[in-house]
Amino acid sequence: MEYTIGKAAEAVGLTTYTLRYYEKEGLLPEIKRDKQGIRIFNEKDLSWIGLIRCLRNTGMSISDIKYILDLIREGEHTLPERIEILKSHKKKVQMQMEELQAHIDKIDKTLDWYSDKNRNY
Amino acid sequence: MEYTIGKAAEAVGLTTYTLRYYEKEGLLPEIKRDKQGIRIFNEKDLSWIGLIRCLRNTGMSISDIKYILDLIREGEHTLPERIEILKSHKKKVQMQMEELQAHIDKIDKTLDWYSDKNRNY
DNA sequence: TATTGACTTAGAGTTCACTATAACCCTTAT
DNA sequence: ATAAGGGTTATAGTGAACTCTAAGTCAATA
Repeated sequence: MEYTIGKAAEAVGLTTYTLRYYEKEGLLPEIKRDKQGIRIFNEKDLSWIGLIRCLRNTGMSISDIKYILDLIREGEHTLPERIEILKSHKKKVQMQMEELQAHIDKIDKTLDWYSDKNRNY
Repeated sequence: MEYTIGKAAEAVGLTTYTLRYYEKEGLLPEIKRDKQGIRIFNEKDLSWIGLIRCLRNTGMSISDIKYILDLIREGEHTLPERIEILKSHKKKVQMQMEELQAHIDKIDKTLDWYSDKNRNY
Protein backbone atom coordinates (compact mmCIF):
# COMPACT_ATOMS: atom_id res chain seq x y z
CA MET A 1 0.00 0.00 0.00
CA GLU A 2 1.09 3.55 -0.73
CA TYR A 3 -0.10 6.70 1.00
CA THR A 4 -0.03 10.40 0.25
CA ILE A 5 0.71 12.57 3.24
CA GLY A 6 -2.98 13.07 3.94
CA LYS A 7 -3.71 9.32 3.96
CA ALA A 8 -0.61 8.62 6.00
CA ALA A 9 -1.55 11.28 8.54
CA GLU A 10 -5.00 9.76 8.86
CA ALA A 11 -3.59 6.26 9.19
CA VAL A 12 -1.23 7.15 12.04
CA GLY A 13 -3.41 9.72 13.79
CA LEU A 14 -1.27 12.79 13.19
CA THR A 15 -1.79 15.89 11.03
CA THR A 16 -0.04 16.55 7.74
CA TYR A 17 1.60 19.53 9.46
CA THR A 18 3.12 17.27 12.04
CA LEU A 19 4.40 14.76 9.48
CA ARG A 20 6.12 17.50 7.46
CA TYR A 21 7.50 18.93 10.67
CA TYR A 22 8.87 15.52 11.64
CA GLU A 23 10.50 15.17 8.24
CA LYS A 24 12.03 18.64 8.52
CA GLU A 25 13.38 17.76 11.96
CA GLY A 26 14.98 14.59 10.65
CA LEU A 27 12.67 12.12 12.37
CA LEU A 28 11.71 10.35 9.18
CA PRO A 29 13.83 8.28 6.80
CA GLU A 30 13.96 9.31 3.12
CA ILE A 31 10.35 9.36 2.02
CA LYS A 32 9.85 8.41 -1.64
CA ARG A 33 8.49 11.15 -3.96
CA ASP A 34 6.63 10.82 -7.25
CA LYS A 35 7.45 12.87 -10.41
CA GLN A 36 5.52 15.84 -8.95
CA GLY A 37 7.51 15.74 -5.74
CA ILE A 38 4.59 14.37 -3.75
CA ARG A 39 5.55 12.20 -0.79
CA ILE A 40 4.63 8.53 -1.05
CA PHE A 41 4.61 6.75 2.31
CA ASN A 42 4.77 2.94 2.48
CA GLU A 43 3.89 0.48 5.24
CA LYS A 44 7.40 0.48 6.59
CA ASP A 45 7.30 4.27 6.95
CA LEU A 46 3.99 4.04 8.80
CA SER A 47 5.35 1.45 11.15
CA TRP A 48 8.32 3.68 11.95
CA ILE A 49 5.95 6.60 12.55
CA GLY A 50 4.01 4.29 14.84
CA LEU A 51 7.13 3.80 16.90
CA ILE A 52 7.72 7.56 16.91
CA ARG A 53 4.23 8.07 18.33
CA CYS A 54 4.85 5.46 20.94
CA LEU A 55 8.10 7.08 22.02
CA ARG A 56 6.61 10.59 21.97
CA ASN A 57 3.61 9.47 24.00
CA THR A 58 5.95 8.10 26.62
CA GLY A 59 7.82 11.38 26.81
CA MET A 60 10.84 10.91 24.57
CA SER A 61 11.90 14.19 22.97
CA ILE A 62 12.03 14.88 19.25
CA SER A 63 15.79 15.19 19.36
CA ASP A 64 16.27 11.87 21.12
CA ILE A 65 14.15 10.14 18.50
CA LYS A 66 16.17 11.85 15.79
CA TYR A 67 19.27 10.45 17.43
CA ILE A 68 17.90 6.91 17.15
CA LEU A 69 17.22 7.41 13.44
CA ASP A 70 20.74 8.75 13.02
CA LEU A 71 22.04 5.54 14.59
CA ILE A 72 19.90 3.47 12.27
CA ARG A 73 21.35 5.29 9.30
CA GLU A 74 24.85 4.60 10.52
CA GLY A 75 24.29 0.91 10.11
CA GLU A 76 24.21 -2.37 11.97
CA HIS A 77 27.12 -1.68 14.23
CA THR A 78 24.90 0.76 16.16
CA LEU A 79 22.41 -1.97 17.04
CA PRO A 80 23.66 -2.51 20.61
CA GLU A 81 23.33 1.21 21.35
CA ARG A 82 19.83 1.32 19.91
CA ILE A 83 18.79 -1.62 22.06
CA GLU A 84 20.34 0.07 25.06
CA ILE A 85 18.40 3.28 24.41
CA LEU A 86 15.09 1.48 24.09
CA LYS A 87 15.73 -0.62 27.17
CA SER A 88 16.60 2.40 29.27
CA HIS A 89 13.62 4.28 27.92
CA LYS A 90 11.45 1.34 28.88
CA LYS A 91 12.84 1.47 32.39
CA LYS A 92 12.05 5.17 32.53
CA VAL A 93 8.46 4.52 31.48
CA GLN A 94 8.12 1.87 34.14
CA MET A 95 9.33 4.30 36.76
CA GLN A 96 6.91 6.86 35.40
CA MET A 97 4.15 4.33 35.97
CA GLU A 98 5.20 3.77 39.54
CA GLU A 99 5.10 7.49 40.16
CA LEU A 100 1.66 7.68 38.61
CA GLN A 101 0.54 5.00 41.03
CA ALA A 102 1.90 7.06 43.91
CA HIS A 103 0.03 10.06 42.59
CA ILE A 104 -3.15 8.06 42.38
CA ASP A 105 -2.67 7.12 46.01
CA LYS A 106 -2.32 10.80 46.86
CA ILE A 107 -5.48 11.63 44.96
CA ASP A 108 -7.25 8.85 46.84
CA LYS A 109 -6.10 10.35 50.10
CA THR A 110 -7.41 13.76 49.06
CA LEU A 111 -10.73 12.14 48.21
CA ASP A 112 -10.86 10.50 51.63
CA TRP A 113 -10.13 13.85 53.16
CA TYR A 114 -12.99 15.41 51.24
CA SER A 115 -15.41 12.86 52.64
CA ASP A 116 -14.18 13.71 56.11
CA LYS A 117 -15.52 16.61 58.11
CA ASN A 118 -12.13 18.26 58.65
CA ARG A 119 -11.47 19.31 55.06
CA ASN A 120 -10.00 22.61 53.99
CA TYR A 121 -8.69 22.42 50.45
CA MET B 1 6.04 26.51 60.61
CA GLU B 2 6.27 29.55 58.38
CA TYR B 3 8.17 29.82 55.13
CA THR B 4 9.38 32.66 52.93
CA ILE B 5 9.03 32.02 49.25
CA GLY B 6 12.58 30.69 49.03
CA LYS B 7 12.07 28.18 51.84
CA ALA B 8 8.68 27.18 50.48
CA ALA B 9 10.14 26.63 47.02
CA GLU B 10 12.86 24.47 48.49
CA ALA B 11 10.37 22.51 50.56
CA VAL B 12 8.12 21.64 47.65
CA GLY B 13 10.78 21.26 44.97
CA LEU B 14 9.82 24.20 42.79
CA THR B 15 11.55 27.52 42.06
CA THR B 16 10.49 30.89 43.45
CA TYR B 17 9.70 31.88 39.87
CA THR B 18 7.24 29.05 39.59
CA LEU B 19 5.54 29.82 42.88
CA ARG B 20 5.04 33.47 41.94
CA TYR B 21 3.83 32.36 38.54
CA TYR B 22 1.32 29.99 40.16
CA GLU B 23 0.06 32.78 42.39
CA LYS B 24 -0.30 35.12 39.43
CA GLU B 25 -2.24 32.44 37.56
CA GLY B 26 -4.61 31.98 40.48
CA LEU B 27 -3.42 28.52 41.50
CA LEU B 28 -2.71 29.52 45.07
CA PRO B 29 -5.09 30.66 47.81
CA GLU B 30 -4.46 34.02 49.48
CA ILE B 31 -0.91 33.81 50.80
CA LYS B 32 -0.33 35.78 53.99
CA ARG B 33 2.06 38.75 53.78
CA ASP B 34 4.09 40.42 56.52
CA LYS B 35 4.36 44.22 57.00
CA GLN B 36 6.94 44.40 54.21
CA GLY B 37 4.67 42.57 51.82
CA ILE B 38 6.75 39.39 51.97
CA ARG B 39 4.82 36.18 51.40
CA ILE B 40 4.54 33.86 54.40
CA PHE B 41 3.59 30.29 53.44
CA ASN B 42 2.22 27.90 56.07
CA GLU B 43 1.95 24.11 56.17
CA LYS B 44 -1.50 24.15 54.67
CA ASP B 45 -0.24 26.18 51.71
CA LEU B 46 2.58 23.69 51.17
CA SER B 47 0.21 20.78 51.27
CA TRP B 48 -1.95 22.42 48.62
CA ILE B 49 1.12 23.05 46.50
CA GLY B 50 1.94 19.37 46.96
CA LEU B 51 -1.40 18.49 45.44
CA ILE B 52 -0.75 20.93 42.59
CA ARG B 53 2.54 19.16 41.87
CA CYS B 54 0.81 15.84 41.89
CA LEU B 55 -1.86 16.99 39.48
CA ARG B 56 0.67 18.72 37.20
CA ASN B 57 2.87 15.62 37.15
CA THR B 58 -0.07 13.58 36.03
CA GLY B 59 -0.81 15.96 33.19
CA MET B 60 -3.51 18.25 34.54
CA SER B 61 -3.26 21.74 33.05
CA ILE B 62 -2.73 24.93 34.99
CA SER B 63 -6.17 26.17 34.09
CA ASP B 64 -7.91 23.00 35.25
CA ILE B 65 -6.14 23.26 38.60
CA LYS B 66 -7.19 26.89 38.83
CA TYR B 67 -10.74 25.76 38.25
CA ILE B 68 -10.54 23.43 41.24
CA LEU B 69 -9.32 26.25 43.46
CA ASP B 70 -12.14 28.43 42.20
CA LEU B 71 -14.58 25.72 43.28
CA ILE B 72 -12.93 25.53 46.68
CA ARG B 73 -13.37 29.28 47.08
CA GLU B 74 -17.03 29.01 46.21
CA GLY B 75 -17.61 26.90 49.28
CA GLU B 76 -18.79 23.53 50.41
CA HIS B 77 -21.61 23.15 47.96
CA THR B 78 -18.99 22.53 45.27
CA LEU B 79 -17.61 19.49 47.06
CA PRO B 80 -19.38 16.92 44.88
CA GLU B 81 -17.98 18.53 41.73
CA ARG B 82 -14.47 18.60 43.17
CA ILE B 83 -14.70 14.93 44.06
CA GLU B 84 -15.99 14.21 40.58
CA ILE B 85 -13.06 16.04 38.99
CA LEU B 86 -10.49 14.20 41.05
CA LYS B 87 -12.14 10.86 40.42
CA SER B 88 -12.26 11.40 36.70
CA HIS B 89 -8.68 12.63 36.70
CA LYS B 90 -7.70 9.50 38.54
CA LYS B 91 -9.42 7.41 35.90
CA LYS B 92 -7.52 9.31 33.23
CA VAL B 93 -4.22 8.59 34.96
CA GLN B 94 -5.11 4.93 35.20
CA MET B 95 -5.84 4.83 31.47
CA GLN B 96 -2.58 6.63 30.87
CA MET B 97 -0.86 3.84 32.76
CA GLU B 98 -2.55 1.20 30.66
CA GLU B 99 -1.38 2.97 27.53
CA LEU B 100 2.12 3.14 28.91
CA GLN B 101 1.98 -0.61 29.43
CA ALA B 102 0.89 -1.04 25.82
CA HIS B 103 3.78 1.15 24.74
CA ILE B 104 6.18 -0.93 26.78
CA ASP B 105 4.86 -3.99 24.99
CA LYS B 106 5.50 -2.26 21.68
CA ILE B 107 9.03 -1.36 22.73
CA ASP B 108 9.56 -4.98 23.75
CA LYS B 109 8.40 -6.08 20.33
CA THR B 110 10.82 -3.68 18.68
CA LEU B 111 13.59 -5.06 20.84
CA ASP B 112 12.67 -8.61 19.77
CA TRP B 113 12.73 -7.46 16.20
CA TYR B 114 16.19 -6.04 16.69
CA SER B 115 17.49 -9.37 17.92
CA ASP B 116 15.99 -10.99 14.81
CA LYS B 117 17.78 -11.08 11.51
CA ASN B 118 15.01 -9.34 9.57
CA ARG B 119 15.31 -5.91 11.11
CA ASN B 120 15.06 -2.62 9.27
CA TYR B 121 14.33 0.23 11.62
C1' DT C 1 -12.51 25.52 -19.43
C1' DA C 2 -12.66 26.46 -14.94
C1' DT C 3 -12.73 25.23 -10.35
C1' DT C 4 -11.95 22.05 -6.70
C1' DG C 5 -8.95 19.85 -3.70
C1' DA C 6 -4.80 17.75 -2.37
C1' DC C 7 -0.34 18.47 -2.65
C1' DT C 8 4.32 21.62 -2.48
C1' DT C 9 7.54 25.19 -0.01
C1' DA C 10 9.40 28.66 3.32
C1' DG C 11 8.55 30.84 7.04
C1' DA C 12 5.56 33.00 10.58
C1' DG C 13 2.54 32.37 14.57
C1' DT C 14 0.70 29.91 18.69
C1' DT C 15 0.43 27.68 23.11
C1' DC C 16 2.02 26.14 27.33
C1' DA C 17 4.60 26.45 31.27
C1' DC C 18 7.81 28.31 32.89
C1' DT C 19 12.30 31.28 33.42
C1' DA C 20 14.70 35.38 33.59
C1' DT C 21 15.56 40.47 33.85
C1' DA C 22 15.42 45.10 35.60
C1' DA C 23 14.78 48.14 39.00
C1' DC C 24 13.64 48.50 43.30
C1' DC C 25 13.17 47.80 48.79
C1' DC C 26 14.53 45.87 53.53
C1' DT C 27 17.27 43.67 56.96
C1' DT C 28 21.39 41.92 58.64
C1' DA C 29 26.38 41.21 59.02
C1' DT C 30 31.17 43.35 58.39
C1' DA D 1 28.05 52.86 56.28
C1' DT D 2 27.98 49.80 52.89
C1' DA D 3 27.31 45.74 50.64
C1' DA D 4 25.24 41.15 50.51
C1' DG D 5 21.32 38.55 50.24
C1' DG D 6 16.93 37.86 50.58
C1' DG D 7 12.46 39.77 49.23
C1' DT D 8 9.09 42.81 45.80
C1' DT D 9 6.92 44.17 41.06
C1' DA D 10 5.93 44.27 36.02
C1' DT D 11 7.23 42.57 31.98
C1' DA D 12 10.08 40.24 28.53
C1' DG D 13 12.23 36.04 26.85
C1' DT D 14 12.70 30.95 26.16
C1' DG D 15 12.12 26.25 24.34
C1' DA D 16 9.50 22.57 22.82
C1' DA D 17 6.33 20.95 19.74
C1' DC D 18 3.50 21.89 16.95
C1' DT D 19 0.10 24.69 13.83
C1' DC D 20 -0.95 27.63 10.36
C1' DT D 21 -0.50 30.91 6.29
C1' DA D 22 0.71 32.41 1.75
C1' DA D 23 1.66 31.56 -2.65
C1' DG D 24 2.09 28.34 -5.73
C1' DT D 25 1.62 23.54 -8.70
C1' DC D 26 -0.90 19.84 -10.64
C1' DA D 27 -4.64 16.33 -11.84
C1' DA D 28 -9.17 15.17 -11.97
C1' DT D 29 -13.88 16.35 -12.40
C1' DA D 30 -18.46 19.38 -13.61
